Amino acid sequence: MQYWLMKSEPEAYSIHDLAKEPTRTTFWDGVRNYQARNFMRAMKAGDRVLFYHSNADPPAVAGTATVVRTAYPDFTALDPEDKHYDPKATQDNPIWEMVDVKLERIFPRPIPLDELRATPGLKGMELLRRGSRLSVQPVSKEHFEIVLRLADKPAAGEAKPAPTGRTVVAKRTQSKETSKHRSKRKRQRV
DNA sequence: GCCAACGTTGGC
DNA sequence: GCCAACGTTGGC
Repeated sequence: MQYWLMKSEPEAYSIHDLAKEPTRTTFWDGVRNYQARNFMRAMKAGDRVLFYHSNADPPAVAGTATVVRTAYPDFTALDPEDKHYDPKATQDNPIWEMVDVKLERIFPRPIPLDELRATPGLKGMELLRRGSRLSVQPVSKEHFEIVLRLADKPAAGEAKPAPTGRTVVAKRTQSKETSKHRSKRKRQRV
């Protein structure tokens, strides 16, 4: 069993779009990076995937999916009308491939990128590397499980242990809407 | 909107 | 093979 993370801009295709598919399954088209493609080639049915919302506010892991079909040609590369058309791709040499993934679970709350960064156990995760742009990337089993645990915990800052030396009655939980998260940027791009 | 990081392209 | 120019990704 292998573990992966796949990015999608929610304005293009979100985990909620996946949930609306008749069989909660979609083909992961549009990957136009060789390294990312090679990772998809390595995927096996049953592998688990973190579904990440990039270019979102905030960027976050939104849930999980499983691989249900191994790599096959991404036909959108052959379609001149398609946004991800690649003139180098042909029937005989499609160049680009895709896999099918099926929604497993939408997290009760998305795990924002800054929380992932603040989680010591996730040190070294590819997603957190400065300048990381890979849209398909491997995730270690350990990191995958830590993310799952975060998903079922209250938002960061709400479950801190009491300060040492004395017991403290649970404080009113902090607003989840920190000013950072609230900061509104205009949507650009598709 | 800005820009750092990174991948690709093409001239040489 | 080198590398500058260019395009894209994606956080902020």
